[in-house]
Amino acid sequence: MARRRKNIPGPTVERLCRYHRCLRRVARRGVKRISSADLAALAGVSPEQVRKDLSYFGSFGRRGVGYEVDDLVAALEDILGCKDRRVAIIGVGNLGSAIAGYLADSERGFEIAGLYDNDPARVGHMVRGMRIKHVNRLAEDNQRNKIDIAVLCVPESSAQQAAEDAVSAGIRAILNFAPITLHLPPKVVVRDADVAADLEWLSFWLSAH
Amino acid sequence: MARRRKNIPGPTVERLCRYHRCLRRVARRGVKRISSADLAALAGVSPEQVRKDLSYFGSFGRRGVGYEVDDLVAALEDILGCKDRRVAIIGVGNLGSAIAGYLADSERGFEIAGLYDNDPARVGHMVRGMRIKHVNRLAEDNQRNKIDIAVLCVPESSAQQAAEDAVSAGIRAILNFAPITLHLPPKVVVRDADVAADLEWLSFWLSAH
DNA sequence: CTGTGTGAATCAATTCACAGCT
DNA sequence: AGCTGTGAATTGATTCACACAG
Repeated sequence: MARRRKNIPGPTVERLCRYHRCLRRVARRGVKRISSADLAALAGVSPEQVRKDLSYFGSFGRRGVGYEVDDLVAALEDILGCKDRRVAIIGVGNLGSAIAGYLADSERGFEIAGLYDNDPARVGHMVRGMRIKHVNRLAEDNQRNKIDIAVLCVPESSAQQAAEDAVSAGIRAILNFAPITLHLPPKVVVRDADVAADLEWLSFWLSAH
Repeated sequence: MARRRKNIPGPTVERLCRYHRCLRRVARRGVKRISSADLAALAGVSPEQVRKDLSYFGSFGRRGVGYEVDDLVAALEDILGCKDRRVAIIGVGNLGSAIAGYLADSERGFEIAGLYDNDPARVGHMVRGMRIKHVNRLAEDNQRNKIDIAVLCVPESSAQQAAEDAVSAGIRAILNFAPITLHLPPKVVVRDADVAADLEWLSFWLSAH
């Protein structure tokens, strides 16, 4: 099982995250087994799509029966590699604090590795039981206790600099909330989460009726 | 020009938002003209891709010359239909406040139509100069002064309910920050912005080296 | 007889290659 | 000569249809 990583379609990865979310939800409701058709309905895709997406990585169900929910959740966490990932928040304003709170509660396998800011007025303050540290501590902290992902919650004007700081601290994955396209070495993987872009996307489909 | 809306690839729409962002940025730096190659480099795609994406909607450049930055920004705003859209924030905790602030500053064509919450402890409080109103005012406010998009910043447990409230108030586009797949009539367009899903996506590409 | 897993067929998106303005 | 715009070719993703296991 869990064959792995060769020409996986991008859209497949997006959907795997969604299946994971839906499955965790039904698992909490006590559901033990699920068919591709039911999972597909929850996720808003076709049943063939669910089966094809999973088939890139192995076979996780039983023919004529369906999938064991707990097993499939575990399989997806293995595929996505999202178990016990350590996440640093860079920029602890409203947005950074919100995300810290969100992750602390979410039980989705992410641990907060630290909160960082470069504003001396913020450094030393406590947010959700953690002390905000200066960004220049990133490299040292990463060396001592691996940081997997940096979440950039800084203003546009300091985003490129903060991203470069994260990269030179040895961090290789960035979730970027700033409305800017980061230019970084190709070994670094970046995902953009620009709210205004999301609103533009919605505007387009609104206009298209 | 601006041919419009027939079988536009989904990924094209994503990229148009990105081009818009890059162009606004260079426009602020005073750049007047740009080639598809330069815009492509900024956006991190190929030049042919830029030209093909634009060609679905018309022709906006001059052969042998390039694009007038201001004209192309205007064309994209027309295509995306994102000018003067009115956005309501539903759920005004840390995240909702952060987004309100973000939009108020962003100059990207979005106006805050109102801040709504169903927690009586929050209703009446001021955030960035606006009074938080109760969610049951949505329908009335929408009727008086059109709300185009609702941004859902409520906890998972109330997200489906809040989305239904927005829809019955007549809102047809939702940006959903709650980690849940909303089930709504097909006329409503939903975009998910689940942070944990973004982190899972990054985890996957990290594992894939 | 139900529901998975998967090659084959179809449909969609990207890249190529070049014609056509400036 | 330089750069856009766009059909044609190619590559990628989804859907179909059916073999196979319980």
